[in-house]
Amino acid sequence: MNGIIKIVIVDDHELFRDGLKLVLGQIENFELIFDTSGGESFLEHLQSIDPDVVLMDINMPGLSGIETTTKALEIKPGLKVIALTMFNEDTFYMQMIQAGAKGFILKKSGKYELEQAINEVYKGGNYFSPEIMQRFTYRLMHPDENSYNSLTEREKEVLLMVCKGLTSNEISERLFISPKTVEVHRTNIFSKVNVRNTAELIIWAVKNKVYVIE
Amino acid sequence: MNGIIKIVIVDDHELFRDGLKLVLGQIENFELIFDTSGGESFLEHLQSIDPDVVLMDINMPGLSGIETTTKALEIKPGLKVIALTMFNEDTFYMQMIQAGAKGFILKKSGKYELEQAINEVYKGGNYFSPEIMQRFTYRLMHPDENSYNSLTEREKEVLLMVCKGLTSNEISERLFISPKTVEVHRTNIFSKVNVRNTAELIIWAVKNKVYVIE
DNA sequence: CCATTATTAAGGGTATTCCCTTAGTAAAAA
DNA sequence: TTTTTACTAAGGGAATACCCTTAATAATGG
Repeated sequence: MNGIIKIVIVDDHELFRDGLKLVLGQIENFELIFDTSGGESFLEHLQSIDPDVVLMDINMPGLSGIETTTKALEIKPGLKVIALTMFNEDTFYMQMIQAGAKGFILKKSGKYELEQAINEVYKGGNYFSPEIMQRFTYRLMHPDENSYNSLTEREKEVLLMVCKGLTSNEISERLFISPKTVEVHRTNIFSKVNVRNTAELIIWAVKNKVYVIE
Repeated sequence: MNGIIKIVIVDDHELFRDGLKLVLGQIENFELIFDTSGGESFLEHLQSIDPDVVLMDINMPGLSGIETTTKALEIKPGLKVIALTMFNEDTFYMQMIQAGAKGFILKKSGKYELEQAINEVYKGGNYFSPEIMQRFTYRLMHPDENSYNSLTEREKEVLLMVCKGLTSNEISERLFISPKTVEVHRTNIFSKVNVRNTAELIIWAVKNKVYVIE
């Protein structure tokens, strides 16, 4: 007989969190033991709580889901993290995996998928939403059409922000680096994917399913 | 004595919908009578159901929240719609108001705000999330400067070329006009659709189905 | 006829992008 | 250990984008 699976939610969307709480409450064997809006408070409480599975939003103000996951796994290496993602956060998938996430589900996924993911990851497996698998496979099938793979992690991060319309200054503030460094990344991205300017970069990103405008 | 407020949810994020369902269930006087993932199915069922308040996601595949709201109000002019929005879907706010939405709440808002919004709109009032009010004020001053339709023919022509990644110089050569004139068009387009730079313009154009990438 | 709008254009200024070079540090790979 | 890669940063410069202003012309609409 399986024991209770202790779950934690880290997500800055309060309404979503409230709802998810209730969804989890409906499933037997699941018990929500803690929920919070930010990575900082999660890490603080990680000492005193002992979750089996953490549902972690990727995009959060302050500590991102990636940073939070990395730090959480330094503290508790056995921790199982499932990333909760919207859809157009392609550039973060790999980073989230490297950070140690064991699963990915979309917020537009259903209750059943959530249940499946939690159970699978709890048992030590992995779970990836079909939609996400689809994107992964696309890249694996088209390795060279996709110079995306040649981008470094930092470049992918900058790429996403450029695609959102942020200027180099704004990006530098968010990444806590010099604007000049951001420009270097920009230029390197341009030459790697072979475009001339920001406009063409966005078009390239959308064409190659690296960025989704929804 | 207040009656029961009959609520409908239209949102393509199933998990969010499931959760919201349960959140609403906790509040007395609220009764969820229908929920669906798309505008099409909502409109089909609108004949047979009689909701007091509709919680409508703005960004949905297929019929958008704006289109759905417009059509729903043609069918039932008294319908009260509250827009549910995720992030900075700035370009849609005015359209949603023009479509007839009576309220706006962010998905990162809390349960209490949701309750307040529903009660307020039910009573015939309006409710706008503080975060949104802030962004609104500008647009309320410039009511009809926000849609594609406000662009002149020449501006639409320039917009298309900008979206293809052409520089002002390149555009001027193709249209046989001065680069300075192209810049004027660019600037005017920016202020009409309320974006800050070319990157944001492309995002706006794709979001508003004004330009399609491949 | 007058007012408004669309289109054109220029001047002038600031901001940003784009492109080049050099260079230090840290981590990973050979 | 040496080499390579990633990330950082700076200086400098040319091009482009961005944001004002003013203004002429032609067409449209009240």
